[in-house]
Amino acid sequence: MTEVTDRISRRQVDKFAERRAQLATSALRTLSELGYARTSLREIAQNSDFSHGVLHYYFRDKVELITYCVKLYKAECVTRYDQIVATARSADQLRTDFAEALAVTCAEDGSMHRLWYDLRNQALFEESFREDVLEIDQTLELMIWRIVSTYAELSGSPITVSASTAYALFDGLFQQALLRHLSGQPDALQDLREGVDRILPKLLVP
Amino acid sequence: MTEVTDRISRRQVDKFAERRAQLATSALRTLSELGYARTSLREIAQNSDFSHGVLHYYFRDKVELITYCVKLYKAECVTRYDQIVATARSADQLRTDFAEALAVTCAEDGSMHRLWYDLRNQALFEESFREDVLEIDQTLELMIWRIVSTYAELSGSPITVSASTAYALFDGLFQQALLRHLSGQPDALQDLREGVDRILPKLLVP
DNA sequence: CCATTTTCTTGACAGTCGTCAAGAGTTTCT
DNA sequence: AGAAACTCTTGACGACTGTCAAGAAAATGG
Repeated sequence: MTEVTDRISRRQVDKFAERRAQLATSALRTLSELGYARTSLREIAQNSDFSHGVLHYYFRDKVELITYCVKLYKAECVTRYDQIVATARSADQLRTDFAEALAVTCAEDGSMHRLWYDLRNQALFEESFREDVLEIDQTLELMIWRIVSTYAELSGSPITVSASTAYALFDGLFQQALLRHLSGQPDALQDLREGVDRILPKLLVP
Repeated sequence: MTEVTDRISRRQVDKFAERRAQLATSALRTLSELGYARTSLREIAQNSDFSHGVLHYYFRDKVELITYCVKLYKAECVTRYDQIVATARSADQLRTDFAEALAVTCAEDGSMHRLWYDLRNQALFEESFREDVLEIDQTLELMIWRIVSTYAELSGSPITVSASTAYALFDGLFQQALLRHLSGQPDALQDLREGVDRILPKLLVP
């Protein structure tokens, strides 16, 4: 009996979690389109298959929805660049693949990443976002660190900067490229590739 | 006669411009406190000596006010770091002064700079902000470039990265430090100093 | 098949927003 | 001093926001 009710309640929980994820996906699409400042719950609902009232059935309030969205976005981001680490055979190849992956991400997932920067900026003002934002930032920093340390191994040379510094550098390059790319500057992506190509070797001892 | 009316009208224009600047200063204070998303015209007026209606006497609409604020902010930013360039005697001193200046800016003008990042992010979504944001970005890039090229001269070694790359790197370092500093991380500023100290020499040929 | 629970819609609420017009208050000019 | 121009306040408008409650619709239970 208990196992049956457990299975049922778990199924209900799963369904509940499933719909939460579905609604959060709609929310993410809307957010990446309009940005945090101009996204309303009604707009999110309109871009989903449901009415605006249902959002308060699955999320306590707007903050919980946005927070859940940020975490969902994180899950997508985490493992994206690990394939490059896994398949790299030489330092040069890793460097080129990494630069290319950043450029492709900038071009294809640009609107998703501008949302990430938007939310990270909100954390500078709203304390309630900070914990999740810092957690995602940490995850991204580790991802960059895996790239850099693998590059160092393949090069046979030790790293001279900290993980947070390395992350800050590539993040700065990417953010600038994103702004210029979205502004229609045609050489933004190429500049990003060249910047990464130039900087990565400088993080090791010569 | 014409010179009189000219003087009068110019005086009126000056008064007009003066009040615009005064209101924009109030607006900047409010914006840096609340961020773009949560700043309303009534809130701005409440933090000034006037009522909310006067904002539409001096600014056509909210976009014009914000745009004017961004430009006003730029004027404050431009010449801030040029003193470091002027007074630097050695490469090492310039490097230390620059790192220290960034740390002090992060600590003292943090809320102003989070506003800058907030507005730069809005430009990723609202096209109407892009022109001004890119112009300010260009100014900041040139400021960084003056630092780096002076450092290169004092070191007697050529630079190996472009101006935009150099700007992106230090901007990334600063932005990360700002987030961590506002989050109460005590070593954020020291990490910023060390990061700048480490990176600046790497932008030259060894 | 009916009762119960879960899910979703609808409509309303109190509040805030940007904007504007009407008219006071103030300064300036003749 | 009176007329004219400029400056600022007040109050209102329509639209939009997050939130919630009442109840319809659907799924699930015995």
